[in-house]
Amino acid sequence: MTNNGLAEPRRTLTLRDVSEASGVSEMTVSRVLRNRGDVSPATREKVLEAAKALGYVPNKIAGALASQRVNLVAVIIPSLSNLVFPDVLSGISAELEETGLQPVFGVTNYSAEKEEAVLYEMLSWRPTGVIVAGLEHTDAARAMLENAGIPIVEIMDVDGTPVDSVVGISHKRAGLEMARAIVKEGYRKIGFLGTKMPYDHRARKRLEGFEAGLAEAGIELTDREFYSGGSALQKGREMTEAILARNPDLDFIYYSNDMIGAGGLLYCLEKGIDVPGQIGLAGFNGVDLLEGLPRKLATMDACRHEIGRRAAAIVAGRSETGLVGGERVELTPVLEPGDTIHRK
Amino acid sequence: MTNNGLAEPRRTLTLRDVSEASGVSEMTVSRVLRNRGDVSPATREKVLEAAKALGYVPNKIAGALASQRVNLVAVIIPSLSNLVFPDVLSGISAELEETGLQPVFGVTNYSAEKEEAVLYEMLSWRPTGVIVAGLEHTDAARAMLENAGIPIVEIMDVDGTPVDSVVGISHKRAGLEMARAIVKEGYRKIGFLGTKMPYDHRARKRLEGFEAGLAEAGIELTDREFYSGGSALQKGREMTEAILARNPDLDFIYYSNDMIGAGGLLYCLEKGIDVPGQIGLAGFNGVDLLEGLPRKLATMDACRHEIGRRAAAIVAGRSETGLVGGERVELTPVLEPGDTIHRK
DNA sequence: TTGAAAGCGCTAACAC
DNA sequence: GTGTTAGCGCTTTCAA
Repeated sequence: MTNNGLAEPRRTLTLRDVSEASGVSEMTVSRVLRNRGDVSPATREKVLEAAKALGYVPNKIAGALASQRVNLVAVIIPSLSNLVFPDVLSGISAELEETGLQPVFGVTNYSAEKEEAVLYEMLSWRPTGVIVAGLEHTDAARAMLENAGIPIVEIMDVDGTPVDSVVGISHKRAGLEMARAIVKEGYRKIGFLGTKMPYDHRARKRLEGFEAGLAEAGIELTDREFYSGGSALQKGREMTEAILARNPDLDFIYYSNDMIGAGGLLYCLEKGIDVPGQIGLAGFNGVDLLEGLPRKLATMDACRHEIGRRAAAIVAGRSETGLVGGERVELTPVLEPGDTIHRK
Repeated sequence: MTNNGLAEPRRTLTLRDVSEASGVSEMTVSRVLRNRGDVSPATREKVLEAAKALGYVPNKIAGALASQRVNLVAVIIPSLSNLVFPDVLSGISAELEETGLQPVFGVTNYSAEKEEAVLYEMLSWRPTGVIVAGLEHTDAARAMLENAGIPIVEIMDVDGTPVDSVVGISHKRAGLEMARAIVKEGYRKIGFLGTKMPYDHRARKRLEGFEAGLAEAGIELTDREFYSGGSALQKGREMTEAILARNPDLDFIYYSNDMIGAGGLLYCLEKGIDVPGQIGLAGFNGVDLLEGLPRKLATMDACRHEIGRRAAAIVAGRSETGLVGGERVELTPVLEPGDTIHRK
């Protein structure tokens, strides 16, 4: 840290310093710095000059306490390494861009207890609103959300009972429709490879919907396997090898995300397995990171950016619906069949 | 938002409410809630019970103003979609876990102006410290950092003059060593494919170091191309095809990141090009997301998690070096040759 | 258009 | 071990 060459001990500047430097009252300085109320151009000029010369940075802590307004939106997500969330966050940032609101991110690592702790921490900063992934919370977390007195938007998932507003897709339905599409193509011996369940409610719901969809055609899932940790691409490879070893006659694998699906696809291509003739494959998310694979994996877009955008709009009070609270926005993911699902 | 079935207008609770509910002074309530000072177990119990029953959430804004202490660490990075940064953030989170400090993230989209704005916004919350990616800032941003009076840690890169502390690797050296390794393997007609430069200083520095390394052996870069936007895997494919079309005798391609490198690798394998016999490939970052490719791409680990961890340690005052400020931590990335660089 | 007074909800410092 | 007092640096409100 440099000390600017000065010997005086450093103190952070206050409005008072700007006031003294410019010969204008603190109140007027405050008005200028916030663009509030009428201030004569001359005064305005003087103040801005002084503030800039001093390098004054306002203290939002004091400002927030006095005004009872905080321009922060708490955003709580399970993970950053899951490719899904950066997209959601970018949707949120984009929508908030011009509103003066600022997103603040917290990560729970898929733990309900951690979520509760993060939520408590964030609420103690009295944000303008909360955007939180998922509908499953501890009782205490739910109570905090209900009592916060600010807009709460639960995102990603609509299968459940929201605290206030909700923006997402039905993962049950996503699984269901994938099952129907697969059955229609004639696949019958079907396996599922996914993430370890208890922590990933949305993947669980997709699987439930998927099994329900198969059941409609009188089909039962032939085999399934779950993983946690490790490189997703690698896991996709390994699990695909394992499930095919156990079930040589499998004709379809549904993956709980695109990354493990991509691993499976690469494995099959290497082994010379005919995709989608001998075996069909599908993932979930519509991760565009994966465009550029030798073959395009069938998937279903999770509407990540749009979910973030709509959720932020609700918090910002710019929601398209015009409702005040308790909104329900269900987006519809579309099947992207790619090259791994249609039999010729 | 539910209203709990009560008709009274909702007001957020204060210490005073807990004080009245428990029959204990505000000050003692405050002590209990912060685990500060001696409080008798009986009083303690009463207070915690009342706080819990009411659903009291402390107001950190008021607390921070009164105590002049804020448990926030500002973390400023260029992007979330670049796979590099989630790893850095997880290193920061991990190190901060037990310190009571909380990271708050801001994103600049590789724009120096946006960085300046984000920095101003964050400094106005008077964080305990700042961790910011890169050494290149606007003059105003640099001035703010110098005058903030808190620990500043610039990360990722050590090639330049830091404001205060710095934790990173030398991208110049990374490029240089990659060049030496390649030359040693006998490659001579070498191309570079990378991100559009002006926004990505670290990629630029790697290229500079790389060219310097080639120059040591009297070699000049045969061709180069830059991209921006789009799916990295796809871009890697397309650019590889293009550069090989222009230079059929190219025997090595150095990519500015692993994702486009992976795209190039997939392209070459599909075309039946002998890698690394006919052509060698290398990327940068050591992204473990890519483990599971048909062949392991040569790369150099960017020490992302460790950079985050060390930077956070400095802000938290737990740095291993014991210095107070102005630390310089240069980590050494190691070449991971993988399968795409050694000629038999 | 500008200024003065009061207070946001909490904690430091000191008294008891 | 517990309470009292005086602010933290701003903005609200109201007066000039």
